[in-house]
Amino acid sequence: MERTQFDIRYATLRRAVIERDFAHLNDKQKEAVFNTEGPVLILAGAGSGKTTVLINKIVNILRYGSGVQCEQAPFFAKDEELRRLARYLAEKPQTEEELTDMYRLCSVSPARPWEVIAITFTNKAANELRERLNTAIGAEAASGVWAHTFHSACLRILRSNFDKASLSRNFTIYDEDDKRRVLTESIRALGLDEKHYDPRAVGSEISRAKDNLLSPRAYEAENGNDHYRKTVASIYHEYQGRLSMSDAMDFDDIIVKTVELLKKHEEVRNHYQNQFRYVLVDEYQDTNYAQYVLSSLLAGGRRNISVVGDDDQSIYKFRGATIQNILGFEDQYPDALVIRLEQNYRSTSTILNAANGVIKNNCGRKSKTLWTENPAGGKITVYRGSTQEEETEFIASNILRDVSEGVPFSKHAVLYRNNVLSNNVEQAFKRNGIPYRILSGLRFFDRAEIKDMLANLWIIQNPADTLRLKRIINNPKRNIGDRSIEKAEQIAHNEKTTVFEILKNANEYPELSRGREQMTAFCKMIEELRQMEEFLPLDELYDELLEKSSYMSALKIKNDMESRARIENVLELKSNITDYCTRTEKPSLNGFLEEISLFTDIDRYDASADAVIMMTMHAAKGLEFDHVFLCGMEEGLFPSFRSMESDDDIEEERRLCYVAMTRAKKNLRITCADRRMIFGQTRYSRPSRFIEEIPQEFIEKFEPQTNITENKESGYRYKPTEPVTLPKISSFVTKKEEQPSANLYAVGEMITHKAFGRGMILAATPMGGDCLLEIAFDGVGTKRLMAKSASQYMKKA
DNA sequence: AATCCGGTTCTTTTT
DNA sequence: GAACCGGATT
Repeated sequence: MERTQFDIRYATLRRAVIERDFAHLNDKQKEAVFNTEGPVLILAGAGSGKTTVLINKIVNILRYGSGVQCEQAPFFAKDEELRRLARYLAEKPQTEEELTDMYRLCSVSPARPWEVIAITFTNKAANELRERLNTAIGAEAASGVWAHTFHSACLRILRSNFDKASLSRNFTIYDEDDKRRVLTESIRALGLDEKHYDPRAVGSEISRAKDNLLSPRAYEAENGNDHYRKTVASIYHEYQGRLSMSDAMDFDDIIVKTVELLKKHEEVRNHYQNQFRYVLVDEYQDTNYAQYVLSSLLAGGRRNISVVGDDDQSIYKFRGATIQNILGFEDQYPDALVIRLEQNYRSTSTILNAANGVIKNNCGRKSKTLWTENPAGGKITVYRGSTQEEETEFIASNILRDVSEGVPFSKHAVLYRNNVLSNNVEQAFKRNGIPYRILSGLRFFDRAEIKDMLANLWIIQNPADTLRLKRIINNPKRNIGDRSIEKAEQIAHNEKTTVFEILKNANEYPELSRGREQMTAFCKMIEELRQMEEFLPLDELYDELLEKSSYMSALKIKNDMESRARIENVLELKSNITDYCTRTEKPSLNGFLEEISLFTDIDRYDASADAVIMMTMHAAKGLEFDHVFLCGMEEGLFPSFRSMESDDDIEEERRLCYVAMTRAKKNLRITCADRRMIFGQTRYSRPSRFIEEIPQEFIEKFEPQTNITENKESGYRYKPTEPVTLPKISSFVTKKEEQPSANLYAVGEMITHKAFGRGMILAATPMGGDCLLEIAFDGVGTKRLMAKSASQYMKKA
């Protein structure tokens, strides 16, 4: 088609209107948002507005389609339309009708919501996407967009095509723990020694195989010469057999089966390739081979694929992520548009330059230099203590100083390489009465009683699930012992049916005479619940389950501390179910179990509580905090001993360091200790090489003062932080609220503290619902503590 | 079937 | 130092 003068004027106006709609973006971000057609690689540095770009791109696709890129006027356009468009540009549309009219005049084949799929790695990212789409384009359109994690998107596809994916309707999902158990069973069943074939090592080897889309047979063919791997291949084979007997899939299978489905069934592939006009993938640097194949398949129709990632933030190689996907994107799509987002909106320039200085030491990256218009901010503090106690006391006293200056606890995060370091920090926080929250550790859904109840629900959904069946069959006690189950398993194996079927018909097998009444009773209970599931709402079904399984009554009879806590947890699971039912359109047992199995503890992170947040550096990815502490920055811990042998591993550690540093918005403090107790031994180490890699001009160093090192009495040898004048008690906090422990202490009073000994209260400042005390301890010096939480360590002298 | 003891192990872990 | 697992013991 010829471009006319009219077309050119129209396209110019249209572009101006659309540009105005996205005026809050910078030029690079706009480029990423406007180029909807064809493959686009967006290299987005830390804090460069990656999520913003993703969301705006979707909004653009839904609102204007390929609007900006289209050079033609719409077919219906006459001079009248052109004039209207010009008017809308001169003055913004006021009424709803005018706005709709403007969108119509500018849009060129806009996508419908379900034609867009945006894939993320975490539920948190997917939820954030959904929420921000909600505000941008309204709930109705937003809910149509496929904003999912890789796993939930795949489950959605698998559920609608379970027959073609050779799955049963009610397939079960095994988590990492279930996986390990099945692996142990498999290893034993093959008569192998667990010492030689560690289930964890074998499990990750199998995961890597699945990441690379290798079936047991293909894996064996590739590794036939290696004795160990040959055995792993047979375990892999056995393991898959057991999964399929239980109608179960592990996390890796969710991706693998979807890829298989799309590869094998042309009509399914065509369906999704037609449906998804636009495919967007977040955190592309962390995709593995299978996920790469999957996204390529989904985008295979129109090749409108946008991937967002940062090769410098790839920290999951050990889980099979391959940086090759992002590095090779241009080879895969030679016509790809590459856009670099290099302006950072998060950190001070000091922090950013320091992080740049570190990551610069890595080879094999896409060249990219982040810059910022943000102010320089303060220098990065590097504190070197002689012991871990000094280190953590430094962190605690720094936080208290910030708090006394009006910064809430919740603006602080402590990040560490390794979970064991959290103990020390935790102790220091307890001593100093600092409220804190640890992310990771024991998850709610990992608690035994929760897993028990979920296992029950899984069985109702899919009685073939032998692993879960074994978990609950004798819990609460039904006098069905391991031996009886072993026999039942044997029979099931011989008759090629499920254990549940055998137990149901226990009367027919003389071997099972021992517990046959209990067995049939149990199966009858499950079958009744299965029938109820058809018509009962989910939360009522759960009540029935608690009742019929006597799980609750067994706990009530025990009635000790632990059982009471368990009852609470079991009830909390109920509120989870109720919550799920209210916010889901068509609640189902299926849907609930699926959601739960893809849930992680980061999803429970509640940013509203005023507490310091502690987590591993890995867990911090994608988050940001005003004040960040990186602790345990020592050779051997970070970078870890294990990574020191290979350059590749050191580079991954360095990327992790880069990720950790760039979490900080305003202030970054790095700490280490010369000597620490770890794994029951005292170890001495040098400060991390990564500290050395930070250009010195961005750093202010604090080291223990050697001249007071001999002060045995106190044990604390670092230079105390500068005395700070506490803010005056301001009028708005003086309103008398019931603060029992907070008001217990008066200025001038003497107290004793478990850790610090005798001291006198110098000042008491009400703060939030608590009170900040400044106490002069004998020998130890002046400390600031929060009254409420420190009171358990303190009493009046 | 439950409990105790002793030996072993100890990165990170979006789903 | 602690947590977890497996085998042996009651």
